[in-house]
Amino acid sequence: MKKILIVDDEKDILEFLSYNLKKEGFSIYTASDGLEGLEKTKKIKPDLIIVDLMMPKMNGIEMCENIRNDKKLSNVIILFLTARSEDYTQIAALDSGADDFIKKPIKPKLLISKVKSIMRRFSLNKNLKNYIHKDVELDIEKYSVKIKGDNIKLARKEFDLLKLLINQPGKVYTREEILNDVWGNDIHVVDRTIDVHINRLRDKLGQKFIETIKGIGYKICE
Amino acid sequence: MKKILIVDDEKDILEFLSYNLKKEGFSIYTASDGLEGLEKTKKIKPDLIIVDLMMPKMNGIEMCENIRNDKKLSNVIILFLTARSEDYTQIAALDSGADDFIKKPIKPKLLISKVKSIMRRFSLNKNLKNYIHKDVELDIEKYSVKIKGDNIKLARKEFDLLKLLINQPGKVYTREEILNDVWGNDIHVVDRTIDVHINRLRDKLGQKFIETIKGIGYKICE
DNA sequence: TTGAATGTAAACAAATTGTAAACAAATTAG
DNA sequence: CTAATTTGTTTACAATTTGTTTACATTCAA
Repeated sequence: MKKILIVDDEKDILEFLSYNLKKEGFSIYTASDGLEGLEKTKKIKPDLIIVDLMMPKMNGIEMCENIRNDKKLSNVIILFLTARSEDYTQIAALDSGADDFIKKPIKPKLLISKVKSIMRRFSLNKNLKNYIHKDVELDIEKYSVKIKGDNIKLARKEFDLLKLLINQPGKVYTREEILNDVWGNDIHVVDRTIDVHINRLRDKLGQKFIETIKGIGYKICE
Repeated sequence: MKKILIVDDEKDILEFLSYNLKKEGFSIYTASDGLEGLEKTKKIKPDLIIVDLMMPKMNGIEMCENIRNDKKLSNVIILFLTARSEDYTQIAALDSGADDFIKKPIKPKLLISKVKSIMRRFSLNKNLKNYIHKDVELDIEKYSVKIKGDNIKLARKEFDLLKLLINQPGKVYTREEILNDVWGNDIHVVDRTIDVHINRLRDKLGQKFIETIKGIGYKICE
């Protein structure tokens, strides 16, 4: 039976979640702050953790980072409980290793379907995602890109760059963001290198797919 | 400094919360019913609102819904104060747009840690705000400006300048303020440069959008 | 009415990006 | 293992956009 650990400082929410998930046949464990959550994670090795972002002692992100840094625990699925108006993509950008998010206030039906679907997805295969925008289709697992169904060949850096930009079409990515994401923090290349790769992407994807925001960076046209 | 608006009909609670949050360096504003709260929200544009669920005139939920329906205010964080006896199941059913809940009786430590932690989370995406005023819509993340839904192109300085002014339509920004904010403290340009950029903004946004206050500066018409 | 402040066009300066080409590094094929 | 090929990076220079200043016209308030 699948084990779920719920970590929240509010007793109400713990009870609410426990009740709804028990009903679905999961075995439920609870903790009321990040520290306790971390300990129980190590002891119980749950399949999934639901954790509030905001907590005293150790907040959800810290706890998440701690878990992700422990190789033995790295396979656990983590769901964040977030305040309603927080931006998912931003939270994702923190890269603390969360797998998905549940917005407050929590609706039982949605919660359960989300938990089940993510369990199913992860039991099949870990994070493989495809992106489709306009005529461009990107398959992370196959490392392939299609335009109007036709395969085209991208070099690795070109692929990584496109993968970043296509994450959020319309959002402007600064050169700094791009460097951090595609090259990594500690690798140093001249930032004009980005322009060259953008140029090559444009040659392959068409000139109008990527837009320049002068003085800021690049974005994919919506 | 972060602004917090507290809305409650009980004077005791207002004082209690004010005292504890002021100590932490927030600027505190108060209102004693939902109507007043809504008005002050529009005027002050707080970063966070703490509002009692039960109040005369307009209750917390109505106020919350009003705020969420106003695009200009949609970025504010809302925390509900709830009575001890209200259980999460009921609150979950509400879905009026609150970000989180604080239960009475309020424990200062918990309150402060909760407020700080949520502020921290949100300040991470503080520059991802959108501004809407009249026909003009400004999306920071996308670095795009729309008039009546149509995209227009602004140069960087024009964008920054508009971003500043639209922050508080109606407020007059002096040349000094503008120079400090858009150009920075240590960059020196002749202040007539501002006029040129204002002029270009007017060309693009329409002549009536920005008003000159002779001898003082510029503002966006309300 | 008058003078200071602002509007505005034009000229110029500076910054940014596009792009081709050269070279270096990594990968693949033989 | 070596050569061939592909990929990644840097550089230089052209093209373009953006930013600043200036000069003169116009406006507004005292």
